[in-house]
Amino acid sequence: MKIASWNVNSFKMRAAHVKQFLEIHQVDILGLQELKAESIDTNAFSELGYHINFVGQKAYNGVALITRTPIEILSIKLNGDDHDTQARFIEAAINKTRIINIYLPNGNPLGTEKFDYKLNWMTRLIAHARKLREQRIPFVIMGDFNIIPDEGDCHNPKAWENDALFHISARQKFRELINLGLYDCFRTLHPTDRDAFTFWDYQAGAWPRNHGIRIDHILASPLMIDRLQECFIDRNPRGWDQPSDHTPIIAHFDT
DNA sequence: ATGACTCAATCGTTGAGA
Repeated sequence: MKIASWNVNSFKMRAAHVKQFLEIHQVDILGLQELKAESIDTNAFSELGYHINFVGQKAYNGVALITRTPIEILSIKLNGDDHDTQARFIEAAINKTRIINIYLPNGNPLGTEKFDYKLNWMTRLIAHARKLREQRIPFVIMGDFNIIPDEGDCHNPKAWENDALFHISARQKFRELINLGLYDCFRTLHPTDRDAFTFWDYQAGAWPRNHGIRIDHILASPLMIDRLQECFIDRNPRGWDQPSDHTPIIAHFDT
């Protein structure tokens, strides 16, 4: 089973890139983030044999699961706050595995309700993951986590010190999630790789200078990490014409 | 330099992203 995650920064603007990506990699499941649309064309990739499930929102957020086979969507919202209307979560069951695709809040600037929302959202995600762990359900959480886990996951750690993506309290929350017994697929297979990024700012020549950050992740429960064959970041789409500022991460699991 | 790009909503400009 091949899984990929990609923040496309507008589905409409990037539909052709997504199609190209599906043709190249033939993944079984592709999680998209930042659709930036209330609704999208669910037949966009039907010629390639893919189905689309999504949760949308006008102008902001939005996540989708694109799959070769029809899947059962279990939830389109993260438990723990009935007043939260932001489209950032979609969960599906495939065989006996749970697939979760998230767009975790950015949280900038620090010291605002936006950062509180991020931390609270992470607390809710941890609670949900804990429940799945207790139930011994194998699962994968992929998506744009908006978290730089460690110093080696950005070009210049100093520059990110006071940013919501690298702030110590957000990174603590991320470790709390990992410490439930989850594994960062990329780091598990590439423990010492540096300059392995998934996002480069559009500005200031960040891409040609490789001034990026690693914020898109695929986390696996123990039963899933045992099946992990490979995990890599495909840098190519970031170099395509009019690209997203993120590039996809791909994980390949046995069976 | 609270900049630089890009996108959505909307047609000049603002908010958000990270």
